[in-house]
Amino acid sequence: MSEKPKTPTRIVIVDDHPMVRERLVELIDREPDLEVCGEAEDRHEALEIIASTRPALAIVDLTLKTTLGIELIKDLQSRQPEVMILVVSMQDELIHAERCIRAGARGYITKQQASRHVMQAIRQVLAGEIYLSQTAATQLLSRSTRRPAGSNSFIATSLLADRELQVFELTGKGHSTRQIADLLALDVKTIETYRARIKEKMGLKDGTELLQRAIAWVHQSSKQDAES
Amino acid sequence: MSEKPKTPTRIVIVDDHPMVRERLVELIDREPDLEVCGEAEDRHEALEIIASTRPALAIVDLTLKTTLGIELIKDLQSRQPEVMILVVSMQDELIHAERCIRAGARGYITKQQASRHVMQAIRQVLAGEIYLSQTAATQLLSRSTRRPAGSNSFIATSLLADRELQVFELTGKGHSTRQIADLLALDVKTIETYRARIKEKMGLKDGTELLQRAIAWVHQSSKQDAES
DNA sequence: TCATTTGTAGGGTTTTTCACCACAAACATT
DNA sequence: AATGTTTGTGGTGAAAAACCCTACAAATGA
Repeated sequence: MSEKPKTPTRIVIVDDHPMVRERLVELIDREPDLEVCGEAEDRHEALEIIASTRPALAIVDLTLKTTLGIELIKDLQSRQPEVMILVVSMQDELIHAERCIRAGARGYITKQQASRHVMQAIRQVLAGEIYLSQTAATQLLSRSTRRPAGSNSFIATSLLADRELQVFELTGKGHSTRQIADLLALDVKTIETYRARIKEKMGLKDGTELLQRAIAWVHQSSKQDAES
Repeated sequence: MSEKPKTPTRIVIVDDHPMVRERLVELIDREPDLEVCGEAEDRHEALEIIASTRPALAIVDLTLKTTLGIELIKDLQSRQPEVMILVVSMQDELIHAERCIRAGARGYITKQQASRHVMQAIRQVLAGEIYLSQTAATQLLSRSTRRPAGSNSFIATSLLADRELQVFELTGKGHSTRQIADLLALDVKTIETYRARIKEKMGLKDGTELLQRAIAWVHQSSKQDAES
């Protein structure tokens, strides 16, 4: 009821798939109170256009060609914290969703989801809430309930003891338990204990999750570190 | 000249990203002589709808979540060779392009490309030609000319059979043998065979080396930069 | 046509993983 | 100081996974 604001809410889209961008533009522009005020294909363009147009919301593809998206989120967060961020991702929710939210994104949705969910996500984020896709949400919850209420796991690598961290890192580089034992001159059994403790601390269900997390961690910490 | 056919050319779209599907539908349906006669999200749906609607062309996403697309291409080729196939892929992996064409696809285009290229690809394939995206084409050519230098080092993955490559890739993402088996709906034993063959072909000593190579491969092919 | 590759899987043996257990030194907390 | 928790180090034994070999039909290649 009553009149809506004369100026529509402005949104920037960052995605390197033209078809997805076009579709998003269409969906958004047909809402009378929303407006796409810019598009970008990569981090550079994105930062530029977001700086100049100062949108309320940026919809960001997680898997941009050049930069790993998460960095863009962090960048944006530090430069223009008032711009809300909705992440759109290809797949692989479990690991990335958590990170994105931690990095400051207000929502996380996958491209598998239908357009109506996209609009719902946009609305929800604009309303100041956090939007998570069903699967991602349940996974996040089931994990964080295992852990004491403290800062939920995420880069729980800070919770790891020195040796545990070493094992974690080597695991992420693809070393087997035995190799790690040899490298550190310890018994295989000891490494197994560390693995168990890592899983415990990080709330990982099995060795596979450990491996995936470790790979992802090595992956991202190799391309950028030294950042509070 | 002369009248165009009364019945438009029918096209089926197979992609698990609703937004991409929607955009494709829009692009196609606004051509008077083309028509989308069905959509599918996975292999099963795809086979069903293609069998029942018998389209002239199927536009297939390479990276469906479960079956890695190539399977679908082969299936389609053997069941309904008259249906032409245009592959739409996320990243332009030269290896995948080659495989798709080998498997019977008539065209290969990436989602990075603009809508006009998509339409061009559709037209070209319907006209009986092969369409390759610029990058894929040049890469394919340049690679095949300079290949005989037999440096096993860089992409030994070209030695791998389709299924082997799938397993390799999933392994590099940290999935266990069992998970891969489930994902591809195959027996664990089969995956084990593939692992053995990969090791054989790539000269890897044990599973650990396999894992490390696979991680490295996924790692670098995800941030793929033209090295030449 | 004949050999090889590819996709698929079973048997049986060797390793690894996992779920608990143990225990002392280091820390932390009261 | 006394007590509780983490950390570093290992052990047992059952369950799971990896490995090595074999098989075999269909597709491919020569």
